[in-house]
Amino acid sequence: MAGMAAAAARCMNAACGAPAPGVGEWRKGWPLRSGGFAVLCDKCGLAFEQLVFCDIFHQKESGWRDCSFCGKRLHCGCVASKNSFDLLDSGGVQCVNCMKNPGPQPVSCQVAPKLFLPPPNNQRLFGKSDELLPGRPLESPSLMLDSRSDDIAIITKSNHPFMVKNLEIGQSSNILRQKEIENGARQIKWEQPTLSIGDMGRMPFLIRPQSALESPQSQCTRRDDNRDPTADSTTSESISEAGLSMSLGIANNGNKMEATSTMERPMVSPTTPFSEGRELATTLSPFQHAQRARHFLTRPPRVAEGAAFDPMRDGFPHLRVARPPAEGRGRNQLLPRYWPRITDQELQQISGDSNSTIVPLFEKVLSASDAGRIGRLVLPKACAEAYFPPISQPEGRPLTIQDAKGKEWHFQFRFWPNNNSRMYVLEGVTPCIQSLQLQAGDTVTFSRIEPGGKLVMGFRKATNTVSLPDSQISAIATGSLLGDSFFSNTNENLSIADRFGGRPDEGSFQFLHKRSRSIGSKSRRLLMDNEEALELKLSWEEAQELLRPAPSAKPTVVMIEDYEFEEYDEPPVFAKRSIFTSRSTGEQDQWIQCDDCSKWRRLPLNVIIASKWRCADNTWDPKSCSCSAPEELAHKELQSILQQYEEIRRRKSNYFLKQSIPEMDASSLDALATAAVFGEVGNQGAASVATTTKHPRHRPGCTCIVCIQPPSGKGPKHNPACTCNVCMTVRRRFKTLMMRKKQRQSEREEAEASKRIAWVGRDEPEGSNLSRSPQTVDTARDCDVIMFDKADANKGHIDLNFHPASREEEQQHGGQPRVSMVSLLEVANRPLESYMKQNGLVSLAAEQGSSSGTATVPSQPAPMESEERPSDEGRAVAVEQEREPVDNMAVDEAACENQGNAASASDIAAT
DNA sequence: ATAGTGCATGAAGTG
DNA sequence: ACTTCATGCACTATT
Repeated sequence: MAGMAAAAARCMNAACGAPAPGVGEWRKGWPLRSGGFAVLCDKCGLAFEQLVFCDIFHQKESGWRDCSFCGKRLHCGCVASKNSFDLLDSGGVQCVNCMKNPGPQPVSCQVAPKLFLPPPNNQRLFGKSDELLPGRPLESPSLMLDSRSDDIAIITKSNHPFMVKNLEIGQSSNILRQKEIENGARQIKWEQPTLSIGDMGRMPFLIRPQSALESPQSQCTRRDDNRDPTADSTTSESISEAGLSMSLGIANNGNKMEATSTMERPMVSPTTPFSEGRELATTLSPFQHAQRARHFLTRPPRVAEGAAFDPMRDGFPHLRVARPPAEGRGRNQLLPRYWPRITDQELQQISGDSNSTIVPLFEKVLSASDAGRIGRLVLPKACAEAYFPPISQPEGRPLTIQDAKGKEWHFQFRFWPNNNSRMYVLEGVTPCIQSLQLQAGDTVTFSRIEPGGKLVMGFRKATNTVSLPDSQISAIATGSLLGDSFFSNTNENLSIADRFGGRPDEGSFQFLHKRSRSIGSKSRRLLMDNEEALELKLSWEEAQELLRPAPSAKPTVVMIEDYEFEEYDEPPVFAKRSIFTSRSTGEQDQWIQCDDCSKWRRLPLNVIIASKWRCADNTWDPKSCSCSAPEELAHKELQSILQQYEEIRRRKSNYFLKQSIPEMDASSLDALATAAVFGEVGNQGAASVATTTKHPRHRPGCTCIVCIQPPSGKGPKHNPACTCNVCMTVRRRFKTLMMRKKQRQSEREEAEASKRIAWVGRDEPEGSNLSRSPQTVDTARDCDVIMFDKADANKGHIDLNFHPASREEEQQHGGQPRVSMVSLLEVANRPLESYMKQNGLVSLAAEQGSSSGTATVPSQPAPMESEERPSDEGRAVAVEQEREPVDNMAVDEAACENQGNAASASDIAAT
């Protein structure tokens, strides 16, 4: 793409010829399978617009196009409108209405507005129209480019790709033959057999039924200079030949092509794919034809066995071309996705200096399971059967494959019966995968050394991938090219292939594309590329700034250690950065900056701006809804606010740094990211101890009981200072629970008080041998019920409200509970109180002190932290180990821990 | 508990 | 409707 831009210094539209814009603009685009061009939006950087060549130069700014059918004005500038039009193969656009209701002719379709003739054998040529018009000899092409391994473009001496336009109906040619090009230049020959209508489906170019090009009358001419021009009119050419998409070609190594140098380079040898294409056209099975049509694959050159194509010789040493499979059993059945895309330099690397020939066999993009630790690489059935030794037993046979460095790897090549078929796997690949540091998405290539038939494997690291909408992925995967800057390879551990010019291979994209629909969230994370990872290097603090509660979300306020926390059930939304200010009156304002004029505008407090915002979007303040409107804030005020804002940010940042782990290495960050993905963000301050991931929801370094205990259950117990997510959750939940309990108790107490009033004067039967006041009895009865219910309800669980003193009291009183409301309240309060004390918290304790001031029963001394754990460790361990899952056990754990281990293990177990 | 193994399942692709 | 293949899962072996 970038190369194309460099090569084409001027607009490819001959009528235009305008100088090309900066290369940078070109680098962010790619040709579309349906023709035209997709370019990243300069403004938003996210969207893309679909343009044809000339548009890049002339219509990009306006972004407005006319539907070729109805003339409707269409805005083609942004992703928002990308579904409202379609790009025609013939150039021009088509509105959505016309797509739905195809009419016979475009508005001005007596001639195809821009017609790009297909080069023979599916290679695409671009050139000035007049170069292909009758009477004009072809100019010597200066460069042939592989476009996504599929498309070939030719740049002429004048740097104009071939482009034919305004060919009148009736002009036709069924043979387009490469002719000798004079003046010492090489000659291109091509010849294309007349295609029947039925062949249309096999053409690699997307042909839209609505296209004028496909109208029966629409016939186009390709001029063969060697032919009698009259012949053109006598031979009817398949309309499919005329129905072409245009596409940019590019050297797929991703490097910029140097127009000056490439111009001088001999372009195409007589044995280039052009001539070979014929051969392929006849040798390819219908299956492959279909495949090619479907994938817009042009016939790749053959190497080794079909060594006619020599990229080195032809000036394309780095060309990564999907090579058709070498001879093998059933090779015709190989899907193009498995066609090796090995460059000649890679081949040379593999073969070394020897005279041996490398026969590329196939390649496979590693799936997650291939690259996983199972150590099984699923082999495409057809490939396995075609190129690997035949096996009749599921056990298969050992297979030794040499890598590019000459190291031999021993695998087990076997199969599993599967649905009356076989599933071939290469077992024992883990050492190899690990040694080569391959991951899902990387590509492994298999080749054969001739003579000898030794198997060799190479690999290609996946270059950076971009998470794009499906459509874009598709566009890239099927016929597009991206500049190297777009796909900069940051992986330093490049494979041979990448060292010679990495470019996202089709397989990688297919991997992404194919799985993107079905993979779950876990697998989706695999798609996260380095670029995204970089974006994730936004500090938490920064991210927090951008996160806002969902507008409809209503928070639940939870008090944690004197801080009010709002808990939301709904996920937050990303908002544009804004500044909140507070007036002396207490009123708060939100300020947001216009993306156009950078002026700060006041917004209502509750407004959340998701992305871009301009003054014109200011519907809340008509006076400030234009960029021309003055800023409400004086410059000084604004400066002051911004300074304060920065200061706050700095402070927060410092605080964050102090609070965070001193050295948070990459793995920790990764773990943190993982935690974030799974909603476990928070508490980044945990000290990194042993890196354990025993519990799936814990991050490495977690010191919670689950993570630090060996499987045997022996080992350290909870660290009271543990700040892991579980422990923090436990504490928070415990606190919330206790607060609620306290509240409930208060309510009950009130209710009891009113009951007592009603019962005044009533004789209370002495139903027990306990000496107590009637009130106490009634209360106790009530409490008995409560306690009983709880015990009943908590059978098999640890009773959070259990207090050993109460039980002792019970036992001292002959098994009869003797609990007053006040003591119950005290019981309810004590664990929280002791917890607070243990954790150096005072506020809630103080609050409780005042609220429980009516307590008549003296508090039991809080059990000491140092109090010994139960002697029966085995039972304790059993209890500990029963605390799964973590979320369910959280409260129990808290109860256990925060009651200060007062309850013995037997008590817990009994409970 | 963890690792390894073999089969089953289902999504995606294909005819 | 069929095939392919990525992956889940149950079962077994090993630590």
